[in-house]
Amino acid sequence: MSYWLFKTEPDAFSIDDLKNAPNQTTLWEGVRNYQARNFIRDDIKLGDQVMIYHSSCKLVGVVGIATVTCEAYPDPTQFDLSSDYYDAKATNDKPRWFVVEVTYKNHLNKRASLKDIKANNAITELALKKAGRLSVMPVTKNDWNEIIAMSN
DNA sequence: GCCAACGTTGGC
DNA sequence: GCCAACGTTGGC
Repeated sequence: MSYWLFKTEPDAFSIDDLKNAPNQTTLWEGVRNYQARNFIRDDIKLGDQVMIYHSSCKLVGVVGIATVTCEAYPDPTQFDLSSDYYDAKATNDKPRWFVVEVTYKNHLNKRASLKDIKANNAITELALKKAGRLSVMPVTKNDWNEIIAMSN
């Protein structure tokens, strides 16, 4: 089992939106970065654990946990003319973008803020700590455990 | 709202 | 295939 971190802007889709979604499940749509796409398409497996991170908001940080409940399939929004995520270069035969489905598991007792994550020297690998705009990133078991420990 | 970082595009 | 220009992300 692998660990991941997904960023989301809570104004658009928050951990609470996930909790309140039908079956507490959503397609993680709209990822339009190739590195993130490759993780989604190739590496994220059923049962993997996902930290939900709120970005571009007052309280940035990891707020909860979700579980991968469906592996990659083409992101339907790339074919949807009315979607912000529409991509004219994507075809059914050659989709460019993929989604996985995640299901709500729990909120963290205490949000693990970006500030605290950056200040925690035991968190060594997490891409969040470096500059980067990656919206889907792997998390090592060590870093995962550190963040969980911070949130209790 | 600012701006640094960085990914993407397109001319050559 | 280089690289400048441009657009977007995302913290503050």
